[in-house]
Amino acid sequence: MSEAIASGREKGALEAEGPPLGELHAPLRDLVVDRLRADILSGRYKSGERLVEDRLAEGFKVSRNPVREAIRALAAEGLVALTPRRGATVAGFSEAETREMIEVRATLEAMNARLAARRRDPGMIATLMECLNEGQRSAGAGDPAELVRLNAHFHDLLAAAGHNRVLGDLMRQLRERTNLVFAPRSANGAAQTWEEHRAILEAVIGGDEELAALLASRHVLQAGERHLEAAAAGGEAGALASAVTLEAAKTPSA
Amino acid sequence: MSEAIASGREKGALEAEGPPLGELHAPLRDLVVDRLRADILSGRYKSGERLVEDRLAEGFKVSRNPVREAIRALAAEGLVALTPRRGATVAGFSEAETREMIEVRATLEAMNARLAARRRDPGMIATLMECLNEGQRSAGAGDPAELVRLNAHFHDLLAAAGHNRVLGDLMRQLRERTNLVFAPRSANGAAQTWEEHRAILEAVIGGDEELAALLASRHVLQAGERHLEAAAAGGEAGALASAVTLEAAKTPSA
DNA sequence: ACGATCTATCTTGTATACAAGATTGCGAGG
DNA sequence: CCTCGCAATCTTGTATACAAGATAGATCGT
Repeated sequence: MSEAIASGREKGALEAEGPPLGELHAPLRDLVVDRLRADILSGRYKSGERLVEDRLAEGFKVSRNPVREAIRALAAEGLVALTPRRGATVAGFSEAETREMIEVRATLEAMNARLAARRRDPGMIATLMECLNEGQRSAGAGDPAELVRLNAHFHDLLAAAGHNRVLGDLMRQLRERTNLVFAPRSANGAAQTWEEHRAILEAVIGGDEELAALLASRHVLQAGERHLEAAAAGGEAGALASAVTLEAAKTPSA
Repeated sequence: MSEAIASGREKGALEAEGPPLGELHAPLRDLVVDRLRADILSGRYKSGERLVEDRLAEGFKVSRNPVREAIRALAAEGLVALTPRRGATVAGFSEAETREMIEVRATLEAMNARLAARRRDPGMIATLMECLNEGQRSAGAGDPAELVRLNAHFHDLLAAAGHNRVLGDLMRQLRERTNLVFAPRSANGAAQTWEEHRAILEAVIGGDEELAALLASRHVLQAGERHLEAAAAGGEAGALASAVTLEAAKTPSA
């Protein structure tokens, strides 16, 4: 994905660092995607609410085309549901679907924690420590939005520490979807959440793959339980089926 | 997602079965998506080849718009790579990325096999047996395309047996991406592949979650090894890092 | 002959237009 | 009073148009 730079020249000192410059000049569609996603995740649009292309286009002062493409992109991420000739709505998930997402997420987070523990990238770990401290500080008396942001950041960093982009992308998608479901009561048990983050990070630092995987998996499953119980206030909140994923085959990494 | 039907009426016998009828009348975009995906997966377009909207539109005898949206959809699936103002190309993956995909896929297939073994859905198992027999028959002397189709079918059925849609979707995506990478030598070791399928299915039927997960994981990793070795003919094909995922925490299912 | 610049062409990104499908509300008939 | 049918309106799906960015080739200078 990045061989274009090393083409004909032999100088080398001319190469610009940083990301491919062209990607900074974002198309309208991408701006719309970001705004829409933020609006959806922040709860500005409720689950099930219709997303009419014309209205949004007018709101953003662009034509329908970028909006249309943005909606399709968000549908691919799972945040928007499309119905053939009926248009788009903000995605809503049944309790069963939510459980499915959480189970998969738990498995993937476990795998990632295992990889992170295996690599023990020092730089990443340092950054993670910073994030952890900030998070635990905010856990006591922070505003919900900031907590959500820090939580996302921690998980993104942990994903980076796992050094598997494919895995990281999948985890982010699933995290956003579950966050969408749990948005209403998002500040649920922040203190415990960050205590679990700390434990996971310690296991990663210690290189204990098994423990890191176990803790990461539990972290997701327990948070899911908390939210599902809160959601179905008087209802039945059965245990999540854990198809998780400990005591790995110890095939060594590259 | 389906409460519109149970609205005012009390009859009940009027309800039509089967999928929402409207979904059968597919928009042009979806037709284009299917054709394009098939063309890409069949190797008709090679990795890295440019996908110019105008040409495709002319080829399909539609306007650029449906084509454009189809390309974006396939990009979301990971089969097409987009570069901001440069257009779309058929996705190509580095060896590292390929390994990442395979590792994740192995983990997910293991999880799914575990779930399938836990449920032991009799209907699904019957259908899987049929597919297995057909596959083993074709393994000896079938054409490559048919083998690919049967392989996809088996994995789809196994996914259905796991009863986790989210998981199934992710697995299908990853399978298609890896198939894209391995398309050139797709008929690699068909006999062994179907032998492994048989073993997995037996473990599922026996309700042996651990074994099913182990076999499914190995199935993916070994197939990956075979293909990677074949690809880097004289090169270094290191072992895939298995972040997999056996000996699960036995949290019971719903 | 080599290299740089400029131009012609190709492609994407965005906007606008139009047709067909879906929704809603109203009015006629029972 | 309720139901059915029709029509007006709203939305999506598709096509076309145009502007700006990217690419490649030709021209000119040395």
